[in-house]
Amino acid sequence: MEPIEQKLGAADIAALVRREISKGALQLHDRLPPERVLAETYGAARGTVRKALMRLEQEGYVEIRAGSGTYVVHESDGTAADAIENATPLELMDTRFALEPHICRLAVLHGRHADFDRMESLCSRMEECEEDPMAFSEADTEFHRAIVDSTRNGLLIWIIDQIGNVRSQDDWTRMRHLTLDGKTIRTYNVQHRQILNAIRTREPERAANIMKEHLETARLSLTRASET
Amino acid sequence: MEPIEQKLGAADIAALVRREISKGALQLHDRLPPERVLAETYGAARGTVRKALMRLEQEGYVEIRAGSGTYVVHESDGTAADAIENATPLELMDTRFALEPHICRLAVLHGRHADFDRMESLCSRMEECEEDPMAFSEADTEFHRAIVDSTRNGLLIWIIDQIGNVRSQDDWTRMRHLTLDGKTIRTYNVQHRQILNAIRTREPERAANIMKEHLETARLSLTRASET
DNA sequence: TCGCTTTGGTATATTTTTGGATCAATAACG
DNA sequence: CGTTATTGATCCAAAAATATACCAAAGCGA
Repeated sequence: MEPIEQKLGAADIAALVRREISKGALQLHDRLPPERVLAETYGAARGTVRKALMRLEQEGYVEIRAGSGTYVVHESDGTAADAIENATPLELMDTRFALEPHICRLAVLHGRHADFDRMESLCSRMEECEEDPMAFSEADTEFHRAIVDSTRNGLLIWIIDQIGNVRSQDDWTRMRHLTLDGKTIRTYNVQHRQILNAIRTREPERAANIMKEHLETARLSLTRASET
Repeated sequence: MEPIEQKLGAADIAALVRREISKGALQLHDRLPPERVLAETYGAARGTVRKALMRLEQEGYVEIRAGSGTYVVHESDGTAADAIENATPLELMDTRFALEPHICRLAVLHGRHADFDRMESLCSRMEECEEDPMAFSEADTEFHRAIVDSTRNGLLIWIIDQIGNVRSQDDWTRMRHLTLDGKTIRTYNVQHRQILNAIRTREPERAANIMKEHLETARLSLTRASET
């Protein structure tokens, strides 16, 4: 990255501050340190900092108010929406591939009967939807959410929730429905049942492995669809 | 770490309180401390606190009632900050446990030489920090970020980044440093080297397994610390 | 009900902080 | 060499923060 940092120019400082904002370290409405302080922390003269800030103001990142300070005027793109909506289908897939198998293990550890019953009823609903990709897709999202809910892990729930929200909208769905014929749905349903059973019988590794298999199936039909 | 802010202005105080509300520390219908108390706790004059509160009232966060007090009028939203900052250390740990082993596999697939060189230099930096938990912790966070960066998966990068940001602040760090003696750090460093080697030699499963082991070690010292 | 306390509301004079602007000296680069 | 960027210094005016005092509404207990 920056093994050697000698002199920071206006452009460098602008980049650093911009990054702080994007990262979320400086959030909306936050006031930046005074120019004189920034100058010292970055080891530059005040005039240089000033140029950097004026540039950021033109870019719409900050607002400079005389006598008051410099304020962040930019929804940090550290917001979930941004990171997730810009993700490609394959990136989403890889993320689910990372998360969901382990979520199955945690579901085995923390899940309760009520959770399993909810999954059960969702399985049934999905099995009634073999000819209705739209309804199936909805129930499918909810099934995966039910699994993560049973982990009682707020952070994981939130992440899966966000991913699910994206999955449910835009042209994504269009591509998805292309791959959802009756046969594929039946395959999914079998896998869902297997996952539920493995969780119910408290077999963490088996549940995780079937989930991997399930996601692998989904990934395959995804790549197959994108080749079309 | 971050730009130090000594003097708190009205905007700063507003931001702090706003964050307390978003985080859930101040819940709906809670009454804030009296202006005079807030003034003292934030080390500011009452007039300053007052401006901050009036601003928050305009933004719809609080309601000021003369003679009575200032009350929260705002449901904490489901933003990222919310989900992550409220996460317990163990929830964070489980999430990392889900993500990072698979991230190692992806790093094997997508990583390039430059990525590995960066990890290498971070390993060296960590090995120089065996007596400085603070510096080690920083480099450690950056090492894990370097791994996820090498996957080129924007979504995963974002998630790990967010988790890392939380890890780096508040009382979390305090607890963490309790467990970071020289011996623990040396153990981590060995594991880091092994992970890097496995990624370099393109052995996805080995990398993932060592990462699991690494996280298991971290989880153990975490639970050991929380029992104290 | 009465009266005291607590709480916010207002006003004002003063000091401090902050950005705005300018200029001569210096450094880096083609 | 000239161009450009950076520096460090100085002064200015707007904005904010402080300190103080007093007022009014709400709460609470006797």
